[in-house]
Amino acid sequence: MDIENAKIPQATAKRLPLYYRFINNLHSQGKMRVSSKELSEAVKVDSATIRRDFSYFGALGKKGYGYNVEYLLSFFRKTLDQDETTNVALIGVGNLGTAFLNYNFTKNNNTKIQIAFDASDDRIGDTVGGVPIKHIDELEEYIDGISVAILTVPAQAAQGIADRLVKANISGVLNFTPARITVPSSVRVHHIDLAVELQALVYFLKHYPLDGELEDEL
Amino acid sequence: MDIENAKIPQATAKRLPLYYRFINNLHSQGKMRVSSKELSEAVKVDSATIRRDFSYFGALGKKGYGYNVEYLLSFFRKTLDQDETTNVALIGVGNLGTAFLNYNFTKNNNTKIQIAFDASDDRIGDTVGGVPIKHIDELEEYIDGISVAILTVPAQAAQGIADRLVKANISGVLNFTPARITVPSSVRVHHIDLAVELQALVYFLKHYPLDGELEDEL
DNA sequence: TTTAGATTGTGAATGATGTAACATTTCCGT
DNA sequence: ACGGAAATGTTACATCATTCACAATCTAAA
Repeated sequence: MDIENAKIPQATAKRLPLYYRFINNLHSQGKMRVSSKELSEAVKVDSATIRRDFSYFGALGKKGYGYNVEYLLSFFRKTLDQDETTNVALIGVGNLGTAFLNYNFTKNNNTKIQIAFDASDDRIGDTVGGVPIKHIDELEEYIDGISVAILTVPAQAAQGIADRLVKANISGVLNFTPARITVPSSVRVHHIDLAVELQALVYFLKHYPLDGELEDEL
Repeated sequence: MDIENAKIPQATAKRLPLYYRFINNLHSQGKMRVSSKELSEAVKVDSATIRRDFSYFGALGKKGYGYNVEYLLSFFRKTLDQDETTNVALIGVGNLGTAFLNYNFTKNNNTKIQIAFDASDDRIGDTVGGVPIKHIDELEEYIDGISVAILTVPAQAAQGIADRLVKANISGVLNFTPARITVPSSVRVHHIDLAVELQALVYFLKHYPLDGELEDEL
């Protein structure tokens, strides 16, 4: 919330978690220093872009030397609020939901899936990836202290559940359903539409020159 | 490949599948006409942006009237090469891979997952969502006629499999692993990194004003 | 047929992002 | 201690994308 961070471009903010993970890798490999050029090859982002991104946070590197891995790491840890974890709920324990629960989010991350909900009676009471599953009817009872929801339910259910999440004071939603949900402007929604991603890739392949293009961020 | 399509901005191209799906919805609801304003509310994209996007394809609408749903639909069907399906392979039938296989991609889409591969012996020979599963060792035998691969394998395996896919003449890869794979510039790669998406959402929540912002595309 | 109302398509303004290029500074071997 | 090599931080530019605002045009109803 400080003034400095308020000015960081969204495109940069989206790359921060990526940088963080690779810096973390370097650190566990015992590497002491890294240049923007090396980092560029690893994360597939132009080195000038990396330097620009880092510069929003001040002078993190040293000219002629590069960046100190340890320092970068501790800086990113602090900046990405690594220590203060955000509590997440997952709604819809289907295939996609299960994938998320099994994904090891606690490692190197500032987020933790605390609880999951599902409509099918079979799964209630189980834990998947260490996360307990409750019935969706009990959403309001258990959602206290949760600020972000991952929505992996069938498309028809999306808006209804979104409404309940809003009432329960959620701050952000990661929406994996094809439905575009409507929420108050105080709630942030990111849409990730798997079918659209695949179709867009196919469209690019058919209509854009294949050669000399760098691969894209999503 | 025609000259007209070559000039369409990438940002627009990414929205086309989204438009297509919603126009399809309208059509099955029996709606005859639609304005950019209505469409805007449904897909959460500014109405001027929608009009601009459509205008790259010529004058699809009529002033004072809006767009004819039937006409729009047939136009998008043609433009997105709805009739000529792209064959897709899925590598890695874990939770995330299974989610993809069960997702109904044949409905309203120009893509079809023809075959899946996995390293675990248990699943070989099964079909999931109508898609047969082969062993990853047999990749090269079965990949003929496949132009796109969905990569849902563990991160360590990603680069090795990418190399094999490139040798097998793949055109595009949808990479769901955290690894950033290296491929020749003739191959298009889109990265979708679930952990990064979640972290980025959390970062935005903590550092950007909550109110008055429109929700984001991913 | 005329008119009021609606909505497109687009020129122009604005904003956001990416990248080339280089002066500046630091490192490090001799 | 010095000079060359290296790599940052940033200025300037180029590109891409979004949005405003409105003339042009159409519909539909009286």
